[in-house]
Amino acid sequence: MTPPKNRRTPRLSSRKEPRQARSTQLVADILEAAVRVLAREGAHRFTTARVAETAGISVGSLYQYFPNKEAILFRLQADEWRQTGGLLQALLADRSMPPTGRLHAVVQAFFRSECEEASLRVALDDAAPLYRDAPETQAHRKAGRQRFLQFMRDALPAATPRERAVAADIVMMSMSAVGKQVSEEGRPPAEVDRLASAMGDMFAAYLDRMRERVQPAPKRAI
Amino acid sequence: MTPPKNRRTPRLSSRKEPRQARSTQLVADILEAAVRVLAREGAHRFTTARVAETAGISVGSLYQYFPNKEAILFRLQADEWRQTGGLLQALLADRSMPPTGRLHAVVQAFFRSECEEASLRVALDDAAPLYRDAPETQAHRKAGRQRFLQFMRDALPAATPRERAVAADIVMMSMSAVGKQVSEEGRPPAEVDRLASAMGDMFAAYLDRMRERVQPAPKRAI
Amino acid sequence: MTPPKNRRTPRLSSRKEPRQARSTQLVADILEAAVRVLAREGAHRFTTARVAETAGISVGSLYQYFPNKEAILFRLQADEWRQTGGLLQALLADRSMPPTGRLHAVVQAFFRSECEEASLRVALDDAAPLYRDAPETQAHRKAGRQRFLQFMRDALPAATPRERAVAADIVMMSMSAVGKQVSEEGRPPAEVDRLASAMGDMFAAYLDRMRERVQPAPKRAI
Amino acid sequence: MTPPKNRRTPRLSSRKEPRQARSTQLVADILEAAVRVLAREGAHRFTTARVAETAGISVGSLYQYFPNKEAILFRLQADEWRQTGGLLQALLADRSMPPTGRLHAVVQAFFRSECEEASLRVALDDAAPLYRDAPETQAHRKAGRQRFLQFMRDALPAATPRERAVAADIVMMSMSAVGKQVSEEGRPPAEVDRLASAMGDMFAAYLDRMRERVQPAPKRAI
DNA sequence: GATGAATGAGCATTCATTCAT
DNA sequence: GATGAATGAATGCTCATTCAT
Repeated sequence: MTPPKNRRTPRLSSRKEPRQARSTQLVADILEAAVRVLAREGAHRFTTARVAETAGISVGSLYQYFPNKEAILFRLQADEWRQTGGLLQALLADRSMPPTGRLHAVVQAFFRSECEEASLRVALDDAAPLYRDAPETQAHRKAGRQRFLQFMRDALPAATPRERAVAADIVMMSMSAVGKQVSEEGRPPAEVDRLASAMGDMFAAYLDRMRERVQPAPKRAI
Repeated sequence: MTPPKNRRTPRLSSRKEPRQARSTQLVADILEAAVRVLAREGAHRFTTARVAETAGISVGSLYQYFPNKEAILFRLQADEWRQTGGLLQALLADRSMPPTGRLHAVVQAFFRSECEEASLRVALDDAAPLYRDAPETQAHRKAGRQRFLQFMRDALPAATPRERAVAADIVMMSMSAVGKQVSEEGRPPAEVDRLASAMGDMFAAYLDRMRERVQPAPKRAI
Repeated sequence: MTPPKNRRTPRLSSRKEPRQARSTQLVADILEAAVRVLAREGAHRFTTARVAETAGISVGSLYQYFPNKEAILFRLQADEWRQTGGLLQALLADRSMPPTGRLHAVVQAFFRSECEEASLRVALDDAAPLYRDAPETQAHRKAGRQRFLQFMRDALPAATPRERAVAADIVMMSMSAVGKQVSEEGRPPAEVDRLASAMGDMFAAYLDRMRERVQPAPKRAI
Repeated sequence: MTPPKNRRTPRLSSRKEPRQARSTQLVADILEAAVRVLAREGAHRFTTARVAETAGISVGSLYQYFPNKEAILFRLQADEWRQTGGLLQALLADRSMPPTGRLHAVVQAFFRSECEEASLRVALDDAAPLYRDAPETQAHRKAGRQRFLQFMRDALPAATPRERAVAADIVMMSMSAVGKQVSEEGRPPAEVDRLASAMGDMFAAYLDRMRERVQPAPKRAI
């Protein structure tokens, strides 16, 4: 993909690391306000002025903590990623469950989490072009991949690294993309769970099949 | 999902049906110019003025054929959908191949098609908020679902309608979402094919598993 | 009143006098379409394109009979004036009735006529700036004044020309301005008649008073 | 009166209440510039850009104090109304004069006030369609009616409420409409005064006549 | 005569960001 | 540090009028 020309890739990290309680609180206020603006007005009405007003501060103050509009959105997304990432990590690495069980759990947790505050997530998604090319975004994707890669080492111990990489990619991308889509469509919770379950089944079938292929499976797999 | 307020859903269909050669050519010119603007400048610099200038016509003329900016983008997307839709339809309904074979073919074809003109597709995607809620977009999604539903009747003849619906949903959404993601990431063709193949395997494993469940499969499945 | 500078006073008379039946019909069609556009969309959406489309002809043809947009509006207004003018003339000059009776009749007729197709009249009024300064408009006003002046000769035979002129002005302007206002407010017919009646009374009282003043009124004045 | 469709009734009140001297000054500058633009170019060339430029500020600043173009015009008109309203109120309620005397004074004052800055008034009038339907406009009309209704209680104490309402309507509408017309025609001051005087006479004759009707007036009225 | 495509200046409004106070 | 007024480029869209066919 040739990236379009005139696309500036602005600084997204915070202008200053807020160490003092006051600053931390201010950043939190801004982010909370941003969430409200996004959910209330949609991505295309998300403006710094509105965020500042909602946060009860001045635009000037807002710009003291975020270098530009994109940075706010990115921070929101990053926090989101951090949370979800932690959740997925915990589930994927939980050796008390068999791999397929973990997958089921992960998909269900992810779908449910995506469907919370759906309108916010849709808005964040609409704003994605603003931060898509940021290095932090890439880092997030990489971290996700790592998590699934690690999981595949548990789930497909006999597979080659490349096989595992492909499986990790497929599972991760399917889950995240479909989760996003499901949240966007605003389906009812019961249906979301049904889809999550089906997707878990699909992943399980896929892993089983891979295991069969790799280790001829004298009697049966799993 | 509570929809954000101020989102208007404007008319997207063409202002006049161009019957004469001249008009048809003009519309084609506009669309071609739109593609170039989109690919060259990205969705966020896609303006009617730029499109008109690129097409070598006046804004006024542009507005004679498209009621608004969204309509141009939507038309681009619709043409895209029409093409891909036809392709998928042909493959999914091709009874000369077994269902799993068709799935493999479909995924590969879809991924490849998505990776052509990737930057255009990304830009179109970024513009999706502008036409997402249009009835035409819903119609497209519905048509896609129908195609896969029909396919599932071939592939899972013994399953209940609901099972088939869920399977169709999962497969369709996974494929389209991952295809989009893959195209966005700009992976090399070889890798794309590898992913397509893996995804085909995953779908195949899933359908096989469903068939086993449904018809206890005295001897073997498929 | 110093007239604003940049106000062009364009030609308002028809580009060609249509003598042939065909042309006459065309002009009639255009005018009828104009009325419909005006009433349907309001003055600020009155465009030549819309009129042409509503008339089922091309813009080009429209411009063959009217030099510009203003001319159409002016023509509408002029026709209107012609009609109402005839009506008023007939009533004001009707010697079979006493002057005050005529005034009552005139006011009632005028108010009723103003209230027909009120939305058209309002729209025409909104468009007045476009033709206000045209000589034809002045001519119309002058004709109206003449009519009332003539009437005053009947009603106030003993008054001086200047007194009559003032009385004519006052009566004419009150009637036309209030009529316009009443139509704009969309009052119910019964109320309109009541107002007309009251205004007729007012005019009658005024004329009586003037007569008393002028001819010392044998017994008592006032 | 069927109102035309697509007429939006936008917010007209100021975007922020200017408390600080600076802001107040800015608003004043904008209004003054607006007056100049209106008088200089006419209503149809009244644009926010021109106002801002004339005021020596940026469009953005203008929009910080007025939500839209209409609001500026409306504010001008409202200020106007406020002034004239106060004047009329004072005269109409002045019990040191007999009712007919007050009417004469009111008409003269109103006509004179209308003829000041006539070209501005005409322009404001031309712009009326932009704010005609606003609730504030209705409120103004209502206040005016109240003033005259109150006056009629003094002038026609024995009349029924309905009679008074009709008389108030007739007098108010005649005066305001004719005043507007007179100002628009740009007549010389002497003539304006003559008309005012005649109109005052007419109103006086009307009220006298009503009084006679109501209380058979044993000897003579007033 | 008729057509209707083409023009392009013009307009209202928004918004990210700065900087004097 | 905080404020918020000021900026002005940018955008989507309209419409009167012309003129080649």
